Amino acid sequence: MSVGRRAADTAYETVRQMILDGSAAPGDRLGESELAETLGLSRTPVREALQRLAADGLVEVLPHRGARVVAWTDTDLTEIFELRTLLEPYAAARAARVGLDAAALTALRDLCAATEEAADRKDMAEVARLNSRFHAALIDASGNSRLPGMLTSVMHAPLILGTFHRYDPATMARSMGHHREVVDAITARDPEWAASVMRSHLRAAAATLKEDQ
Amino acid sequence: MSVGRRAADTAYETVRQMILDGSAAPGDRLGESELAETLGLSRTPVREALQRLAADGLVEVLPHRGARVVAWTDTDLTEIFELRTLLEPYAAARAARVGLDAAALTALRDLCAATEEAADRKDMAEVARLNSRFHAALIDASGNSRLPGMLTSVMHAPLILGTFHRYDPATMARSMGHHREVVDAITARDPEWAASVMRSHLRAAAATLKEDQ
DNA sequence: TTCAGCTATGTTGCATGCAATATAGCCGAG
DNA sequence: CTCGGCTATATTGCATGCAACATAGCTGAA
Repeated sequence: MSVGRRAADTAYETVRQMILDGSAAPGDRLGESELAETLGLSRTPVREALQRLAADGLVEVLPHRGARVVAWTDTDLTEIFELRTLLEPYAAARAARVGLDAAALTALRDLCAATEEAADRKDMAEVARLNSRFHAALIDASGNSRLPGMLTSVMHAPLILGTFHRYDPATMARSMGHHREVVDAITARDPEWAASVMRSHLRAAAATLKEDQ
Repeated sequence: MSVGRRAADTAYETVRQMILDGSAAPGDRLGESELAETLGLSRTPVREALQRLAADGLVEVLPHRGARVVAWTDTDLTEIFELRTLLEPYAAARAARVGLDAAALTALRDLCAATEEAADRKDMAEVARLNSRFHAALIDASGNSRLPGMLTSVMHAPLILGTFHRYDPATMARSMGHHREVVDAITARDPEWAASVMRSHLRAAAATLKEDQ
């Protein structure tokens, strides 16, 4: 993602971060004038940013009623995890089949290590961020240039809901183990293994989400 | 899709149709001022429409350089059909598992009949349109409300490239047969069957596209 | 002749002002 | 006391004007 030089890009990034880190909670209104004043811009670029966020599925705009941060229901959650269970194993398999260079594999392992370290520090916000980066990296590694765009709309869920806060240590450890195992499967160039682990990983996450809600 | 009452919606629909029916060819520039004058609007709603079309993957906007109709490469085609092969069988299976009411099944069969009739008349543009409507109806029937949005970006391909013009009668007949068979599988409430036929359908289409290009 | 640099032009990007619309609160009838 | 309708207000939607940027064409030197 290129850093936004245009005003609309900075508005997009800023509001996006506000939603992802929780300063704009689900259901909150996002007034154009209010945001414009806060950001020191006019309403035009803010409006464009809100449109793009709506396309990403982060906000919803109602005609003549403005934009709101989307509030996820549990059916949304189910739908999202079903689609991820479909697409991410495919991405992992593709990555394993095509193969990754040493630098990419090292980057993935570094992400694993950083996530584990953040988990030790109980910094769950950081865990969520790094987890998303890991999955995004894998999706990029699939080689299908359309996949990242397709999944943006469903990749925000764990960031917005503080999913990882509810993970007990054992579940968390298993999740990290899955990440490590996916990287090993890709290193071994075994698509079936990679897809299988990723499927388990997402099913486990969905189950954890379901049980405490 | 609700009919657009706002100016931005009419601009969106109009330009979208221009792209889908070929009056705006891949690679063509889409100037804001020019479109605004043509549509009798100002640049603001046109600009919003172009943003939305870019989110749909129908146009690409380059900073300070305006919007162009996307030109698909053959790798794009491969990527698109891989994703469709992943998602549409899932949609068909879901529809079969959940089950459709009589009205929905009749609507699907009517679409099949209309497509066959258009094929007899050699009206390939109409075939393309009806084919898209069939697939869209199936995706809607999956019950996953996020699937339609996810697939919009990849569902335009057969419309933009005049895919069906190249189909010989036998291939065309097989394609229609697949459609009929999917509906039968859903009627029989057999998810595996439905998914399998849909997979065959898309693989066959991809093969046909590949061979004459 | 060729190419670097500059300028002219057309386009997008942004700001602002006005019109249109939805909502909240109030008023009055039942 | 409750509910239907109206009005006031705040917000979005759209139009227009100006500024910023990218590109094409020209000029001039090597």
